[in-house]
Amino acid sequence: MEYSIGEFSKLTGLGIHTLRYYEQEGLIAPERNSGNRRCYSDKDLTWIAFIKRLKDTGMPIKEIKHYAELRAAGDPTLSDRMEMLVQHRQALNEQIARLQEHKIKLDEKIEFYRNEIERTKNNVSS
Amino acid sequence: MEYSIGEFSKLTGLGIHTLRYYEQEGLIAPERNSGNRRCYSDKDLTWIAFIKRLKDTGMPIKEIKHYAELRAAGDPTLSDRMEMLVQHRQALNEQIARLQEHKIKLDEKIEFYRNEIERTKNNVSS
DNA sequence: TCTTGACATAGAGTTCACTCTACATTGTAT
DNA sequence: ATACAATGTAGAGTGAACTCTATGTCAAGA
Repeated sequence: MEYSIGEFSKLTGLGIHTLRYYEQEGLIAPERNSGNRRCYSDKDLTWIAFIKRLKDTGMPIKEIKHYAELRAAGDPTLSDRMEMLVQHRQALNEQIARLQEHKIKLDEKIEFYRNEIERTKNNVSS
Repeated sequence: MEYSIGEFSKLTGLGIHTLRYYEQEGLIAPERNSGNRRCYSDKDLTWIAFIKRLKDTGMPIKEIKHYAELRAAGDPTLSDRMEMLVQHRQALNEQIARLQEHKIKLDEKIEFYRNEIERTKNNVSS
């Protein structure tokens, strides 16, 4: 299947402007039809899904662009790309660990508030 | 203990400019000494640590500012603050869940690359 | 034929969170 | 007393990632 930018925007949840911006930044390179309109494919769909994953895990656009360039260069860059992903996984693991630490502290803080609120209630009624 | 902005900057790891910016944005309100210099306390130190936690877990400055205002208003806002933190914990839990999902997919992708690289090696030698 | 709506490009504008510059003032060591 | 390092304010600049505006093209329906 092929999609116009409007259809593709709905499928991906990314705005039309954002899709053009991503193209300009070298993240994606859709085909063009006779009238110079963008023609997104199902491959583009899975590729955008992966881009979103990289973005959501904190990879900057510049780095995704680099990955996209390697990808466009085909098989000879397979191990470079894997290397990038292994590095990124490392960062992701650290990020998750940090957030879990923060979660514990936040739970403690909430527990502290619960006690404080109980305490102030008692003060009011005494 | 009390600290000048320079000392406080080193203790917190935040730049002097950033500290002044945080003050301007209403996140923190250090005392001033005779000569109008900022005078940070140990309380400010634990408060900044908490601000960093909120920031690292994705809370925007505006929202932290709101929390800071409630905090400055004292005990009557205890439950409002707790409510904010409970909400934020919810968001944090979702964030962690998303990242763990992403991590699984990334692991799969890396595994896929490992196989692809193996395959292309074989092609070369055949 | 005419109008409308989706699409095209180029470039400007926005928001966030800093980060830096210019210039004035103050505290401290010699 | 003087030099100089740290601090003060006000405001400009930065980089990331969009987001929007202006203007133009083109295919399809009334």
